[in-house]
Amino acid sequence: MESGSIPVGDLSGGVDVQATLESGQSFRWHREDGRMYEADGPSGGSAWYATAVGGHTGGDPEVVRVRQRDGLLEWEATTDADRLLVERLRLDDDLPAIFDAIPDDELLSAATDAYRGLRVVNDPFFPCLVSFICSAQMRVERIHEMQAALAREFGETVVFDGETYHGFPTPERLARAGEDELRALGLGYRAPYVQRSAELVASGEATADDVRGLDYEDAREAMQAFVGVGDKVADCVLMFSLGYLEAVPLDTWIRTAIGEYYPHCERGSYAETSDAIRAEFGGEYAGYAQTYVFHYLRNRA
DNA sequence: CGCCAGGGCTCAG
DNA sequence: CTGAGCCATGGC
Repeated sequence: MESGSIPVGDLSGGVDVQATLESGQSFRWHREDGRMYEADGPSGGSAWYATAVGGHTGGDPEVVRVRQRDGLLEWEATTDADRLLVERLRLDDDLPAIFDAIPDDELLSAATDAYRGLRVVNDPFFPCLVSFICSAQMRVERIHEMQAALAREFGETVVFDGETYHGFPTPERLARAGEDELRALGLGYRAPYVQRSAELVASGEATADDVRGLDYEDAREAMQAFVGVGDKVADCVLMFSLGYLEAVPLDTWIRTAIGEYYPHCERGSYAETSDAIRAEFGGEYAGYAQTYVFHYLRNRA
C-alpha cells in the first residue's frame, strides 16, 4: 500500500472533499462508511472515499482512497495517487479567481459560501458518459447505485486492504452486454442507450476525440452523436469530463432556480435559456456556479 | 393511487 | 424547429 498527503493549505481556495464527491458530479466514488448522500454525520467531513480507476481502459484497476482531515488530504492507494487526485478533483483550479468571475447575487453568494472548496470534478470520459446517460429522470442516489451495479457485474475486480473493489467496465464489455442484461440491473429504458453508446465508443465510430478541442457550442452538438445524449447530458459530460467549465446543464433544479431567481433568463429553447443563464453566471466559469447552485438547492430541500 | 427523479427519442405538424 | 407522447423504476 502506498500513501501520502496533500496540505489543503497548498490549494488555492482549499477543498471540500465531501461536497465535491457527494454533489452528483462523479458517480464512481464510495464513502467507506456506507453513508454516501446521507445527512452529514459527525464524521461525515472526514470519511474515507474510495474508487477503482483505470478499469475501463482494459488494464487492472488501481484503488485510491482519500479523506480530508486536519488540514490534509490523506490518501492510501495501490499506486502513487498524488497527481491522480490533483487531476480528478481539479485541485489546481484557482477557486478565488473562479469566485471573482462569478457574480455575487443572493443565490450564488449563498451557494458558494455554503460549500466553499467544492470543486468541479474531471472524470474519465467513458464512465462519465455512461453515468449521465443513466441520469435521465433518476435521483442522484440511484444513478450512483446503477454505476456500482455496472461495475460489480461487468468490471474487473481488485482487492485492496482486504476489500474487493470493481473497476468500471470497458466499452467493449458494455457493448457486448445485451439490453436485457442491462435492464436487469435496473437501467430501464436507458439500457439500449448505454449499450449503443458503448458500441460507438468500442468501434471508434464516436469517441471523446471527436469532441475534445471543439468550441463549446460545437462540442455540445458533437456529444449528441452518442445515444441517450441530448443537450443536458452533453453539458454534464462536457463539464465533468472534458473541462468545459462554461457549460450550464439545465436540469430540474436549475430550471426551478431560473423560475425563482432569474425569470428573465427563461427563453423557451434549451440553447437560448442556457446561453442566458451562462451569461448571468459570469460566462467562463458558469458551470462552476451551476454546480454550487445544484448542490446547494438539492441539500436545502 | 399519483407524482417525481440531474431527459432523450420518435413522430407529427 | 417545436411539442406531445412515450419510455422503466423506485421512493414517497
